[in-house]
Amino acid sequence: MTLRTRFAPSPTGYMHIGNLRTALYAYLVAKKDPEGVFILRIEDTDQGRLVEGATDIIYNTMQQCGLKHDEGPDVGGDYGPYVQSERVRSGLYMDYAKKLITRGGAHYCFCDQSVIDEQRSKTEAEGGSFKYDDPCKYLSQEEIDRRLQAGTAFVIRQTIPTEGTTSFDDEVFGQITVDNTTLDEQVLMKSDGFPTYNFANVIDDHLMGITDVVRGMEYLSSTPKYNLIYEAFGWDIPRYIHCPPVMKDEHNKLSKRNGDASFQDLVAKGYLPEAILNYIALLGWSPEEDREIFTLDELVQAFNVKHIGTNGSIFDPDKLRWLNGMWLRQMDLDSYYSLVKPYIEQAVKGNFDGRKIAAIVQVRANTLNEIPEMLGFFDTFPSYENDLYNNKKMKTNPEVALESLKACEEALAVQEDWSEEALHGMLMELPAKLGRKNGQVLFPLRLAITGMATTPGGAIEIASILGKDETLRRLRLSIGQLSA
RNA sequence: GGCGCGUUGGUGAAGCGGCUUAACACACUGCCCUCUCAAGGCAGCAUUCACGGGUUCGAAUCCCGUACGCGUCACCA
Repeated sequence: MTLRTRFAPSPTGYMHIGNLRTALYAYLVAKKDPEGVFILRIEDTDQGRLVEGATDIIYNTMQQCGLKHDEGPDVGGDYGPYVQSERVRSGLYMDYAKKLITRGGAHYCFCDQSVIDEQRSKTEAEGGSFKYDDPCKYLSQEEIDRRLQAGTAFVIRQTIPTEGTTSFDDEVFGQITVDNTTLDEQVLMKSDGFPTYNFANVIDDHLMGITDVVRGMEYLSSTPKYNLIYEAFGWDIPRYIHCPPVMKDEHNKLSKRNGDASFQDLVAKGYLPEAILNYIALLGWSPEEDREIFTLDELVQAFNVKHIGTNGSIFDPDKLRWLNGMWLRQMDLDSYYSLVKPYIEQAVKGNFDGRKIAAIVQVRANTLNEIPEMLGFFDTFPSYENDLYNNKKMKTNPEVALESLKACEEALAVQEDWSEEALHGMLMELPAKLGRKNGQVLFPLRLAITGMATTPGGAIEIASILGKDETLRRLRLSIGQLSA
């Protein structure tokens, strides 16, 4: 039997990090097997919660991440349709629900919802634990037929055995056992003819041949109920892989409601999809090898369900930044340059070599968005205080700086080759000639041509990028400022 | 409240009864490198694994209890 997993999101808004991680794990579990199949199924049985455009966000996110599904609404497959609302129309869920009734796993319920709600709130107010004992369970077949005939509104509820226990093995949490008496007789088919998530999910997982169910651990406590349905139908129960939550902090899950970053927010903030995916893979799962940088393909190789943890993990933006920086730094210059070109151009309009700028920025930027803000000094030479020349570690002060700068000006004025290598060779000789340390010459120079206390790159790199005219112009301005 | 699950440093975590005086990584601190900032290198950072009992020659690792946290008890998914 081929290994099949599915990612089954509801199109209700943005793609959250926790959700994406579930998708990733489902993908990895499938792809770990060379024959494994990864399916995308849209669960839109709650017509009231649909958000326009949400399905596209799902497609786009999956695509940007490289989580390519083998079957799904947009790519087809032999088990379609892959959108639940389309399946509803075929009457499929209702048919299975009726079949379940004949097998004793469910029953019609004609109770008014408000009556149940009233009972519930009353019991709960008294501090008791409410469990609906549906009188409809005891209706005679004639009575049921009579009401159905009369067109009475109904739902179909699951029928739970009144005694015994149900247990199952979860790949992450191990064996779980619960008393059947604690299980709720939940609604399977709503009065509008739509199945509830619980029912549609079980039916579709079975019909689509899902062998491994990967989902959040919030479903752990309802899994026994699902298993009872599988058993009533006589179907094979899938392998379960419940994943612990991704937390915002000790107490709260990461969620859109708290305004926490979604995948697209992170991309907009300058994080690479590859880095985001790499990072979230590490939230709740740990590799056997001692390394942390993984491409998707490498993740497929390294992934192992046995190493998924059981406790929730807090999303750490600092570590994501670091990882993103690692991804950025390991790119070859050509790819890096084409990636960051727009960010550089956003800050630098002047006629400078973008590629060289990319090179000095590559080792310093952890996110794309921080690039423009490091580059402002290229276009405008900012005004600065002479006090900046006082630097203890560099052993410089305005006097030393002025002397060094004059020597630089003299040497640079006659320099023809403005390549970084040439400038390096030439400028590195100056300190010795002046009887100064490197920092006493180059630190003031860098400051003199950038006006910034810190810059991405040193005096030589920046001078080379600025070019002869601009370097000398700024240098002379600075000498003037220092001489005044 | 019932039921289920969880609890190793600020964070992600390794650990599966002796090899642990608890890996590795982020963050933090210090040093080195160095023309600033980064990057890189090195070092430091839990004598202790929520707490209390027990089993054992030996426990972070097994068992029980307590505390705390999370989840779930919808015609939401």
